[in-house]
Amino acid sequence: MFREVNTKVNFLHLEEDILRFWKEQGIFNKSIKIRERGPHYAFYEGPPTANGSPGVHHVLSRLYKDVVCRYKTMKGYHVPRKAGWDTHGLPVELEVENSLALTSKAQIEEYGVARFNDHCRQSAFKYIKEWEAMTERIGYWLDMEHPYVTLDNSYIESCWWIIKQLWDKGLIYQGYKVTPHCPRCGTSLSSHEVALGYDEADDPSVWVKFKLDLAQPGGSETARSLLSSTVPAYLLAWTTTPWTLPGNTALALAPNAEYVVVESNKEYLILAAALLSAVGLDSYKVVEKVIGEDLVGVHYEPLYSNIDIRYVREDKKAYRVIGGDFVSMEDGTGIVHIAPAYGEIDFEVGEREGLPLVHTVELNGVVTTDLVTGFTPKAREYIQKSEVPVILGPARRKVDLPGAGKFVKDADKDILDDLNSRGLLLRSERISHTYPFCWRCETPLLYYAKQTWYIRTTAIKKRLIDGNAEINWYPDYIKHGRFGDWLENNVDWAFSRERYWGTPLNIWRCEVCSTPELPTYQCVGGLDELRAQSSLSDLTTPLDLHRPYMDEITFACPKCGGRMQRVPEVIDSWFDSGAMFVAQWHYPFENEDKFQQNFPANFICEAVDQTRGWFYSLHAISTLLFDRLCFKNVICLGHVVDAQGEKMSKSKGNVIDPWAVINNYGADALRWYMLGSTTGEDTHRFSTKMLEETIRKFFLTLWNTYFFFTLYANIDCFVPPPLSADSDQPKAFTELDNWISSECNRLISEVSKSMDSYNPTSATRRIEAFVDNLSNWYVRRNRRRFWKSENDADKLAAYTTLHQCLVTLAQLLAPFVPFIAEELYQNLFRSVNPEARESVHLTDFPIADEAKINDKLNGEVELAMKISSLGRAARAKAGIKVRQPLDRALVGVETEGEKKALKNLATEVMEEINVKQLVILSGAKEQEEFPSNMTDYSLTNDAKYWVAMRTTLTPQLIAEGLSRELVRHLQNMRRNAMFDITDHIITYYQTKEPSIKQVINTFADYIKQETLSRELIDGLPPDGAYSEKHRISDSEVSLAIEKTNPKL
RNA sequence: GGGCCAUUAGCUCAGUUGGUUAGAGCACGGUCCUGAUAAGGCCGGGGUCGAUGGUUCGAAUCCAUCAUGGCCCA
Repeated sequence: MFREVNTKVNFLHLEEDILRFWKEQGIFNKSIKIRERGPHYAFYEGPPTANGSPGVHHVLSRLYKDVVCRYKTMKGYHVPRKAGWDTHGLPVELEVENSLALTSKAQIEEYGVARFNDHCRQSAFKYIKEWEAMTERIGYWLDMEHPYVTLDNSYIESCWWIIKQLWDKGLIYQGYKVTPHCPRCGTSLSSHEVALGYDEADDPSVWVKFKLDLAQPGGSETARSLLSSTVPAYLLAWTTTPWTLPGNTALALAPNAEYVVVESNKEYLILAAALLSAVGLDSYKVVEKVIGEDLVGVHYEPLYSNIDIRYVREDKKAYRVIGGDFVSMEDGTGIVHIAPAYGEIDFEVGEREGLPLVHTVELNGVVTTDLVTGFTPKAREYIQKSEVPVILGPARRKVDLPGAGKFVKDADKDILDDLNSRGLLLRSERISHTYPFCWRCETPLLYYAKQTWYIRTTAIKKRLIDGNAEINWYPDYIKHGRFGDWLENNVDWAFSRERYWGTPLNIWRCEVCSTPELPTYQCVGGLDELRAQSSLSDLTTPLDLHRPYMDEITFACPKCGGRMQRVPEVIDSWFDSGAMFVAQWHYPFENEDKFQQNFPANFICEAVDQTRGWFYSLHAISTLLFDRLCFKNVICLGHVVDAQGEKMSKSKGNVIDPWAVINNYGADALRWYMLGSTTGEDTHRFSTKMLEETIRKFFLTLWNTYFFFTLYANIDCFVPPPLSADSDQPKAFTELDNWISSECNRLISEVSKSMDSYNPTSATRRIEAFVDNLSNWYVRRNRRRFWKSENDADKLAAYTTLHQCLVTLAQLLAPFVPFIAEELYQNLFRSVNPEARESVHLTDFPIADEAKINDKLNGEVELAMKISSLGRAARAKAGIKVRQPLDRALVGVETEGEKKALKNLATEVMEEINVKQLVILSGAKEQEEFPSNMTDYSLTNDAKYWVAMRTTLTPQLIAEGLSRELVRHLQNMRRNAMFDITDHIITYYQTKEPSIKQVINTFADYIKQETLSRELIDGLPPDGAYSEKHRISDSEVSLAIEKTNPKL
């Protein structure tokens, strides 16, 4: 006997029971343990950032990971799944800053870094708890008892080891990076924060004149001869940030564009021809025309001659014209002012051209009098390596700049007044445009070149690209698209942060023998190495490798014996997570075997934003360290947005709490909906309305098929054949049995194929289609076989077939909807097979029996369905209900093969459309012969087939129709009276219409059989019988039913 | 500003290498069927396949440009 199934299922209780069962029996651990001898399948969990409660948009990637890992496990692979938590970084700090009402770095330091970081640690653990609860409830099997946590000392030590390896290879250097900097908070902002703070700003819009200096070499002969007149010539540039002008070291123009020289007030002005009218100079006389590249190399006079800047090389002087593909012809003058210290493009150009960096502004945003000239990393490298003398001026010097001592936005006016007084300002206006502000304090952000630590990823760029070619991306276009492009445009990784809560950068600097050009650094790659340093200050107990404790660790400089102090930076938390393939095992300090076994990963999966995040940091670190791939297969998912297509964000208030969904609909429903509704890589619209539809459409259909089976199987005491080998019991499989078996095996094969190509969406959609076929064709067409009274071979065949389909379904569904799959398996299979595996998740994924796949038969049944559908349409057209039998249908098909197929399944079609005779005509010849007097027929067709139903009703047909009408009423009454489906009854009827009495007499056997009536009595029912009055064929009929003694 | 993806019925989505009349589900109206079904069948309304060009005998499909949305990066 199967456990009785309730037709009204409560998925929430079901899931909670199964969660308990898994937990109590340790099914997850068993599922891994029993596969220990199987091939290893390495999976890496991308660590969620523990800085907020999980939303429903976080569920998606966890589902995909779970589905793939469960599938591989059932396929026989050994798939350990170590959880991981990303605990460092600015998001955690911001959360804590908010809770402590701290608003700047100064305040954090005042509050105390130790206390601050302690809060960060607590905050991370608080959210980890929430994530764990969600993970467990959605059925994501993950080893959360042994997670890797990025804040652990062991994890940090592994990161240090990696950094040391790179240090030793010369892949780490210190350089500049232009970052959006808040001068009030004293820190860089992440791009995400910058995006929060864009606003309309009213800024200067000025056209500045740079005087050509032909005394210096450079530029084409053409240009030089054209401009070597006595009239002074100026390059015209446009900017909205006058405060960056003292930092100018170059002008950029488009080499292929046409430039013109116009005459104005005995001066020549040079600008792009295309922008002449936009600048308002189209009324001026054009003296010359020249192509941009002819001007490249020409020098001009600095706006501030008192800035005596330093050059790297004689041939790489500043204040010259350079070519750039970034120069726009949309606005400005076609000549772009370059200040490498204050813009990202400016900086890149400066680096490429060897331009010096001139800082005229302090980090607090105040124009300085104490000028600092720096070098880009490449220039610095050149200085350090070169034996050729370089021109080096003083690093610092006092200068007198306009607006000195003022905040840059206030200094703008002084700078413009100064330029104007010297005749270097063509025009000055105001402009309203969007500009980034600090989202916390509304201070305008400054793009500012700051010292930053870099990893020289460009050194391995080719290996990164080569390695990418070996990775299987799902979807594949990411490989050459987003990820490939990113690698092609690789720049060195700026991996240091001037923050508090992160892995401290393990580089120490000598306070004594360091010079600005040649600092003395030492990188320490582990705790033992640290302890081995001479004159080491005490390590804290208990050991905490975070700030501020690590800031206090000093030791003696190996070069001069001076005191070495750690640099203040922490490392990018992307480095933390990208190091997980090493650091999760505390490799190389321990777990060599586990590291080797799990490297590289067979599978990882995250959302598309990780292409430049975790996917990249894994790939980069792995290539840097070992010159090897880090992962072989990667699913890259789209984002989850709300039902309106809007991004989920706290500020919009459209974030959906996964608990609200799970507590309403259950985890399986959420899983199936998220997996099936949208292809993985597409943007997922989340709508509870659609989720509800999923439940109705898929879960209830499946559940009712399951309910139907157990209901009748229990009545008939059906016992499925033993686990192995076909039983000897005689079975009489019908065409439809063979058909659904064929479909079932085809399903196995297709689901496996989809999953082998990492496509759960197509797998779930295929299963949905199968369940629909199973319920709405197989079960519906075969109901009679289940409820008929004889326990014969035919019935056994039906039970065996349906049982087999349901058990197979349970296994196929297991990776996707693990709860309901477990329910089906436990009740339908394990309960009757003592030797069965304890859980569906411990079974082997089904393997298709190719011999049972019959494509021909599948096509034939499809044809029968199509013809039935056309037949029903023909009836509807004529307004004849299906209950009314008709005597004849003509069917037109195309081929002889189709005719034969349809003949095979004629009984099914005839029953389905309730017709006595089916005449099948194939091909044009036969169809020509069919009767021309089609007036008696109702015809429907599609492109290939047609069906014509003869609508003529004989008294005999009408009587039969009436009998079915009666049966239907009686069946409904049985249900209304809450009779059990096995109850036998006595039926009473009263009517004045003799023809109805006649029908009852003629079809008495049929009515009795269908309604389990022992007798049909013409007369008054006894008291207590259930009765209803009906109108049948315009006559009133009183019907009543009464249970007989069931034991008779 | 650059890159990637998407755009097909009111909504959610299919649509294979270009090939008869572009499909399904939901929703809506009508109707039928039901002794598993909270289901199902049938009919109906509802589409310039985002727009414009191009290639082709033929384009939802291939190419170009543009628009809108999403994401990533500036």
